[in-house]
Amino acid sequence: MNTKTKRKTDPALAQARREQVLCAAADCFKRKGYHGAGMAEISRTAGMSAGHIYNYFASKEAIIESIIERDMEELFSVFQEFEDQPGNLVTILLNGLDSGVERHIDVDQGALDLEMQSEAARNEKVARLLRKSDLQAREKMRSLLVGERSPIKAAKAAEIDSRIEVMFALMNGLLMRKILNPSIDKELLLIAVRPAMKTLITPFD
Amino acid sequence: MNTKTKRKTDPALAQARREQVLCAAADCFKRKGYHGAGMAEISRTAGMSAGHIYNYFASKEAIIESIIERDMEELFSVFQEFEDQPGNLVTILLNGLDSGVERHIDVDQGALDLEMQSEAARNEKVARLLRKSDLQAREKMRSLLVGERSPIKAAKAAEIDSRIEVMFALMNGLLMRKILNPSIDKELLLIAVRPAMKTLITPFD
Amino acid sequence: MNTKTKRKTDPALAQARREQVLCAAADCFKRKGYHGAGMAEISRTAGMSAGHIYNYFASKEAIIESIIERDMEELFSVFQEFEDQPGNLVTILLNGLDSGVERHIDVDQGALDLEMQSEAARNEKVARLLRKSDLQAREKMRSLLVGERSPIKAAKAAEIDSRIEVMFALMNGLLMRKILNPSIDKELLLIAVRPAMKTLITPFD
Amino acid sequence: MNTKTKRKTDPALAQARREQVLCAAADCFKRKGYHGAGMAEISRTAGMSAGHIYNYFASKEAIIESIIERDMEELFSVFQEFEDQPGNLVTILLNGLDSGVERHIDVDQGALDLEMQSEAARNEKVARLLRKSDLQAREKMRSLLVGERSPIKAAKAAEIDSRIEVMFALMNGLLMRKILNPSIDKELLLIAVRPAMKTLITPFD
DNA sequence: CATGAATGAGTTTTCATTCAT
DNA sequence: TATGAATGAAAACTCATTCAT
Repeated sequence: MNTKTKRKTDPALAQARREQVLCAAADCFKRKGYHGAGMAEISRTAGMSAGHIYNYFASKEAIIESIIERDMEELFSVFQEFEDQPGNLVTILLNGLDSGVERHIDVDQGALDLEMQSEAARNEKVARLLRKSDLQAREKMRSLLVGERSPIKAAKAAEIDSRIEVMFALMNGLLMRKILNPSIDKELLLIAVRPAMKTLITPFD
Repeated sequence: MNTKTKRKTDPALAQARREQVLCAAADCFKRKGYHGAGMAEISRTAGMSAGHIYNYFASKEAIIESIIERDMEELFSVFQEFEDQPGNLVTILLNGLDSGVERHIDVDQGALDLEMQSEAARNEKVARLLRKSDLQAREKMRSLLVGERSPIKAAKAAEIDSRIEVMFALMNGLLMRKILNPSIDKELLLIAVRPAMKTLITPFD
Repeated sequence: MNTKTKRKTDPALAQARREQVLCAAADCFKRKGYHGAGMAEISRTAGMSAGHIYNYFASKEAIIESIIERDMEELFSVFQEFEDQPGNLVTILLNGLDSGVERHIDVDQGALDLEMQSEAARNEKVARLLRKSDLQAREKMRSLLVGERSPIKAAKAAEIDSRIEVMFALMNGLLMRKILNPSIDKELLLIAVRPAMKTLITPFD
Repeated sequence: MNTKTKRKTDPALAQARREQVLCAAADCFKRKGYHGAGMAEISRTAGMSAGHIYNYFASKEAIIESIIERDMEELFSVFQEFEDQPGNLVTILLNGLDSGVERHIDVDQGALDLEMQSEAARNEKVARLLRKSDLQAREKMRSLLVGERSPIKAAKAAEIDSRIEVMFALMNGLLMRKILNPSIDKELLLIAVRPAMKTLITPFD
């Protein structure tokens, strides 16, 4: 009664169904891994028949690709926040560490990231998507580091690149630490993360 | 005449066979991943029948577990080297970075590590092994950092722990960087890895 | 006002819808084969929903059965033409060969015929329909061959039957030839088809 | 004890298994059609697990391809017989008609032929095999018709080709006749087949 | 009348594992 | 000890058919 609401396919329903599948799949992948989770389990989790999923996704691969794309957008927004904040860059980034570390040691989301990373080593399509996402993140970071507010804006391009790589490596590596040593927590990590990151965003020597 | 060398299982031969399988499997897993490599391929690579492998390993899973154990020993020996070297600890560790970075951005071995890491998120046995290995590595490193030669030997336990976690995170994170950005190389990374590591093994402030 | 033209099923519309489906299905079957064409494609081609087709046909099988029935009527009309033409029977039939050969080496339609034929070998309903159609065709042909204008009207029944069977065999066999040797064309075939058919409609010896 | 009989794969067994599968598959295809017969049924008929079949054939398609190849060799031997027989060609071919007609109205084998023919209309690989087989048959026949003993050895190439095509069409068409009119038998058909074939292997006019 | 979302049994194929020899 | 033939359960995916709207 509210709108036209009747004739033809309802795109809102379709979108809802896609989300349903995406969430269910992400959940299954976290628990069982991409290869370990079958369409049967995903469909059960999503509350719809396996066959029906194929009305929304062309293949199991298409599902993980969609998950990656969804995550990409989220990642992007994190970096946008840094850019939008006023004031001293070092302060901004170091302040961001708190939530950054927290986000990176979330094993639940991390398990999925790891899974995608593993898949990328063997699946070119997945690799391409992940790299695209990563490229955007690096560019965002570079624009911060060479910006007016940056204490290292004068550094050579290679040095900037290296700093970015190592910052990212450090943060991403935290996930593995949490998996291998579940007893660590954010506060403990920050003790050393902060000085290390500071080194990475201020001039060497 | 003395040994007869035939009757009943020769334990040396059995061990050799196990090694054969382990090497073949590691090779296959690197190329195709744990799920991508089949027992058929492994047996072909190992030069023995698929059925026969089951005389030495209870399952495919048991194989990867053995590989992990084998890798543990290797990792252990790397740390032993640091300990055995004379002189200034900072110098030793920074000098070790060169080969350390190189080892950590070997995507072939790394892809397997990643897969094992992923597997750990859901396979308790694998997790336990990996953690045991990691624990040993951390202890080795701690013994270095609190040793006589260490510039931070006076630091609090939590700080030491944090430093170790972050060093490991950084190094392990390099693998992901290499996967997401294959164009990076050791030299580029070392530009920022060195200062960051130096920060992590010298007193803060 | 008189018909109200809406309430309850309009039989004319229903018939039109059936035709729509039949044409679409025949089209799809020619292009993809009976098994290769899905209800989804048929419904798309027919411009109606898949579900709706089931208001007119009980099953996919029912559709092909209807197609067969429709084709039967068409075939029938071909024979009617011969009967209606005046003059010498031999001339009429030989003149008809030109278009007859052409029709029989149309692989698109033919592929469907072949599939129906195959289906007949295991689907009794299809077999019955095809045989009914064939029986009518044979009877039409027999009435021509024993008619006043026929040069073999005096032949024994078995001989007439044999001639009809062989004529039909020859014409139907052309389709297989075209499939196995796509390079042949109507003109080439007519070189030998004409004398062979002439033999079959004139007294032996 | 008889031979070495032990070490390594026994190729005789493998061959036997292949035959087993081929026969079972041919049987199933006759009864249910290529698409209608599932691997499950084939494996049941062959008395081995579905999975095991894949040790001998790469796919279901590979099975039908092997069947075609097997049939090709058989067909070839039929033509060889004609060539090897001494005496008048017309007599030889007309004498061969008896068994030829019989072979062509064997609906059991024929159902399979039809199935393969149908498949060829949609499956290029199958089509290629069938055409290769057919080409050999045509060439064999041509060599007979242009040979020393042939009454039409002087005919133009196109005419020879046409005669061959029509002879083959006629014989292959008999199968369809038998399917559409199961009451016909060899004797009845021969009444008209013989004169028609005679026309096709003697000079026109 | 008409839709298309939803189902579930079915498809071919793969593969870790077992076992007679 | 060693083989590889054999299995069977699972995988991803398809599709004719049903049904609430």
